[in-house]
Parts: sequence; C-alpha cells; structure tokens
Amino acid sequence: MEMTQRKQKILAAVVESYIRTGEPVGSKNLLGELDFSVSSATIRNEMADLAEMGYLEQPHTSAGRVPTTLGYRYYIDKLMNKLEPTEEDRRAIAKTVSSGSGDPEQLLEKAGEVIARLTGCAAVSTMPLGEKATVRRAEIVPVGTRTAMIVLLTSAGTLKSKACRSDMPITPQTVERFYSVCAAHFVGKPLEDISTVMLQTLVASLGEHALEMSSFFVTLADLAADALSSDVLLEGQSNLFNHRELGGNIIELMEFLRKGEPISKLLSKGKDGIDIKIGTENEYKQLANSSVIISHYDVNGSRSGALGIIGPTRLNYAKLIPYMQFVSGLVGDILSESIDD
Amino acid sequence: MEMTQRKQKILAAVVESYIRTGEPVGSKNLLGELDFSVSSATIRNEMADLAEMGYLEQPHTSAGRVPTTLGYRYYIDKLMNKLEPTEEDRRAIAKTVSSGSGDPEQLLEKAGEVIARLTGCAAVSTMPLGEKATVRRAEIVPVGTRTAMIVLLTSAGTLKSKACRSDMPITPQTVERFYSVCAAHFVGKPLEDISTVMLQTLVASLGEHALEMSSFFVTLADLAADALSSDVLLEGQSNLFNHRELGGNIIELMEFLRKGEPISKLLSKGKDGIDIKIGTENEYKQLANSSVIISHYDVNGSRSGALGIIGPTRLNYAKLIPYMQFVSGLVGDILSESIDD
DNA sequence: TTTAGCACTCGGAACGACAGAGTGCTAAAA
DNA sequence: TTTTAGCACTCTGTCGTTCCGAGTGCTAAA
Repeated sequence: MEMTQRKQKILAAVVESYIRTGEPVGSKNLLGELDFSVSSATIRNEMADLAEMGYLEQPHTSAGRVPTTLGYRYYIDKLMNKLEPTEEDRRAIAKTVSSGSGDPEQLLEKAGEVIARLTGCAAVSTMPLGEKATVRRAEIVPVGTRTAMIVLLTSAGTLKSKACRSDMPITPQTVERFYSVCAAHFVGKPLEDISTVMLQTLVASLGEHALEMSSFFVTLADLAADALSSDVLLEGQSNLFNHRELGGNIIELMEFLRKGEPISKLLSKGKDGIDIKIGTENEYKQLANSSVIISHYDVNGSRSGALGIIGPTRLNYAKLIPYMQFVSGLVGDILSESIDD
Repeated sequence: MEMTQRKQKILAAVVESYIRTGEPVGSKNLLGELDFSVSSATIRNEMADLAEMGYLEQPHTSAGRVPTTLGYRYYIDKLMNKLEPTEEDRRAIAKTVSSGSGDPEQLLEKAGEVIARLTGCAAVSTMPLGEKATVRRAEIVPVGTRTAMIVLLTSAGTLKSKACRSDMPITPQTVERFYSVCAAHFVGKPLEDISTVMLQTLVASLGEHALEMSSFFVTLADLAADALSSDVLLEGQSNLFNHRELGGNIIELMEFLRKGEPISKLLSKGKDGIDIKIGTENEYKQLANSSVIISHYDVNGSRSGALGIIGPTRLNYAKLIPYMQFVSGLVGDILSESIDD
C-alpha cells in the first residue's frame, strides 16, 4: 500500500490531535482539522489503511486511533512543521539560563529547570566533560592523624572529593610525597588513564612507602572514575505525575531516573545534534512508554555534554525539538565563553 | 472520663493491630488479642469511650476504629513496649554501616540505605556539622583568565566548591593575595562569621584590590552559607509508593523531600535523643499524613547531625524507635572515632 | 472513488441488589 | 452497676445488569 499525500495529511492530523488532547481520535473529529473536505467514511477508510500499514492502532474496537511508534516516527521525520520558539520565549529562556553562568553545575541546573517548566517533562543533563578531560589538580588535606581528604579537580571544572584512611600516620613527608607523585604521574593526564591497573604498578614502584600511600591513590582512582561517569542533573521529576498515560510504570520510571548511571549513558549515546527515541525505540524497558529528546551541546566546538527531556510519547515534538536545540545551543555558548577566556 | 487499665489495654491492642494490618479494627477482631476475656459488646462500649476521649476515630459509621494522632501519642508515651533490635540485626547493620566509614558522606549514605531497607520508609540524614564548624582551608584555582574555582573545606570535612568570574584578569598576585587574606581572616574562623556584612567591611579595606577580589569573597560567603545549611541525604524515597494510605498527597510529599532545606530544618530542630512527630503534629502540612522519627547523633560528645525516617503514621514505633537509636549511636561512634585520632 | 446508512462492538457510567462488617442501643442477666 | 446477648441499622464494596455514546466496518448506492 502506498503512502498518498492524503494519507500523510490524515496521519499528521491524527498525531497532532492526539498530542493535543490525549484522547484516541475518531474519524469525525478529524473533519474540522483537514484542509480538504471529505466525509467521515472516507477518512475511516484511510485510517483503516494507515492502521494496516502500522502507523496507527486502536486501543480497542470502536475507540479512535492512536499513533504507533512508527506513526510518530514518520510524523517527526517527514511531516512535522517545526515550531521555532518566539523571540519572547528566547529572551526569557536566555535570561534564566544565563543567570546561572559562572558555575557549570548551576548553569545546567538552571537550564534543566527552564526546560522542565516549559515542557512539563523531567529534564536531565550531563555536566560538561569530554573524554579528553584531564587532571588539573590533586590535593591531599590531612583531617586526622590517619585520615585525609583527597580532592580532585578536572580540566572540565568538575570537583570531586572523598575522605580516606591510611594504615599509617600521615606526616608532612607523606603529603609532600603525595604531591610529587601526583605532579609526576597525574597532573595533565587524561582521567581515564588513572585506572586501577596503572595504580598498582605505580604503588609497587613506591617501594617502602607503598603501604603508606596506596589508599590515597586508590581513592584518587575512585574519584577519577566518579568524575568520568559524569554527573547527571535531574529536574522536574515530579512533572511526570501529571501524565496519567504513564500509568503504573511511573514508579519504575522514577526509580530509573534516580539512578544516574543509565541516564548518563543514555545522554552520551544520543547521536550528535538532536536525537529522539520514541517509546519502544528506547533500549531501556523502563522507558517503553516514554519518549526522550536528547540534544547535545558543544564547548569550543566539540561535544561536551547533553540535555534531555523525558516524558510520555505524546510529546509536542514540533515545539519541543526546536526548544531543546535552542537551550542546548545556549548552554554550549555560555560554557564556551566562560572557559576559553 | 478516666483512663482505666482496661481501656489502656484496648487502646494498645487497637494501635498494634492497626499498625500490623492497616485495616480499621473492629471489636470482634480484638477478642483474640487481649489477655482478658470479655464479650465484643463490652469492647464496643470501651472503644466508644476511647473515641469520645479522642484517642480513636472511625473512618465512617460501621467501619472499625483507627488511632488518632492523640491515640498514637498516648501509645508511644505510655503504653508501648520497645522492641530492641536482635543481636543478629545489630551485627548486620553494623557491618553495612561501617563499610562506609572513612568518608562521612558515604557513611551516612550507607546508614540511610540500611534504615530505608529495614523500615520501608524514606530515610533522611544530615551531614555532621556542628554550629562550631570552622574554615579549615580555602583555595582558589584559576580556570580561565577571568574565571576561578573557589573551594572551601570545613573542619567537619564538608567540601564545597563553586566557579566564579572576576571583572579583572586573574594574576598570580591575585591568587597570592587571596591566600593571604584567607589566612588572616578566615582560616580557623567559624563558618557563620563569614557573613556578607563582614565581607563588605573586608572588601572595603582591600582598597585598590577590592574590585579584583570582591567576587571571590562573595562566592566564598556563598559556600560558607551552603556548608552551614548542611547537606541532606535522602534514601529509599520510592519506598513511600508502597504505602497506599499516603494517598494523593504522596506527590507533594515527594516534592517536599526533594527540597533539602526544610528537611534540614526538620532534622536540626528535632529535640535531643529521639524525637517523634505524628501526623498533624508536624508543622509542615505536607507531612500531615506522615510520621517522622528523628534521632540525632553525637560526634565527640556534642550533637552533630541527625538521622530520620519519614513514613505513614502507621509506623511500627515499638520496633523502629530502638532501631533508629541504635543506628544513630553507631554513626556517632564511627564518626567520633575517625575524627579524633 | 466517495458517500450515506446501518448494524455491531466495546467501554464506561449508572443503578439496584446484596453480602459483610461493624456499630449503637435496649433489655435481660450477673 | 456492669456485662452480655440480641437486633436493627448503617455504610462500603462487589457483582450483574442495563443503557448510552462513540466509533468502527461493511454494503450498496451515487
């Protein structure tokens, strides 16, 4: 069966009506929304065809039609007219977002907040961090005779710290040795190089001081791994409660959101530019009833992090996609500016 | 109307039965749970009295009785037999909690995790921080020509950082000046002394360097305030979904939990030792259907933070109160030990 | 190819009947 | 005076029925 122009128009109208109302859409309701006049019977026939082609489905006999994943996909790829944010909106967004400039974390928090409010979805974002992030600085701060804080600052501005106990008392010499080892082996090196394996050989080479130092470096490796796994920010989680179509799965969905790691993966795996996953297109089963729009941002020309929204499949794609592009562009610009000077 | 011993026994039985089953309890059900034999009619009369006295209420005519806030209160204060954790439980808890020793944040995370799992409630905790916490160290790390990270480490081991932009380029002299000012005015001083007011006079005294330095110190004050407001950890939030009696308010409750600040207040205002707030005894209306058990912990003999659980009013107080006491005692011991050596 | 008409299906709301749980009251028994 | 048995009453939740509305698919005519 071929996709005629009329079928396209009908599909678009169904998708848009369903996105707007959340109700399965019947043939009669469509009459007013089309720019050509046919009877409801004709529309019925076309809709039956579209259902057969896999773009629409019925929740049950004698309910209206609802778009399938395939239907949304076709709509987004071929039919949708993007709705760029108004000048007014842009200004309002830019104002809020830039109020968080200076600190990357705050910036992304603001951006997430704005997105969540604007879209009624949950907003997620990853902190700026390329794989090429390096160790900018490592510090040791004695806290007790056998306890110290290890602090790691990365080139991306991420800061991680953790307390750590040593088997032996910490002397000024210990601290000095720590710094000299860091200066020699860590500072300026990519985070991913600080693997446990690398540390083992290092500790071995420390000879008599191995016992004294090893726990510090293990902690340092922890921190590096932590920084690499790239913090995930989450805003507007509770917006999801307003979408009844998420149904019982909402609890699992919220649990899923609370774990940072899969979200981090999700965001980093999104393809460049904008990436949209509809319902079952998601590889995580917790997202099977949700759609995700991911938009990455560049810092100084290279991909650094991403923003995303998670909501029901019934998203206003035409509006939200350009919004996400705008916000992520904005975030990238502000971050680039604040780093390269 | 006076509270006879028989009424007390009946009240206790009603509370315990309701806590166990979650169902309003009727006169017949109580027959088997009392250590004396009367007919259901007698119990009915007594229950009617208890209702009149304000300890019990009926969801509707011809349902069983449910304890009121007053009823729970009476039970907890006068009737309850505490159920100390078994030796086995103690060991298991101690094992999990102490696996997080070293880093206070990790420790409290573990403790929260254990509590949440054990109680089926949401667990909250505040990081160790007395009001007497002081500045242990302040750092400035240039990130760009006009951007720097300011890092604050407190005597309690809390670490806070924030990026910050200066109006003028940052030179090595700037950094040096920053350190000398910090050494002179901040290090060793209580966090609460770094008020904005104090900063203003300080900045004024900097003379020609005021412009260059002011934003750093403002940021530092931010960080101090942040550290003072004491991080709140939250675990097992999703456990609340299992309690149907929380009903529609659960959304607002979760929103409430997400904001750290009111929780921080809640925990710090709990009276010494164990503090229990039942339903409407809470001053936050979001908690009107919930109960809160707060237990503070000491570090080296002075109150430093607190652990709490939040769940439905229908908590197993007899069991959970001793548990909370045990865990908070444990946390205090471990923290004291790791700091004072 | 389109349209009008019609029979059919399904879900949801409304309704009444009914069983079950529990109460309060009364009058008799202890 | 206290306790108990008995009974009428109230309220909830469930089950089955009915009915309405929305929407479809099919057929036959335009």
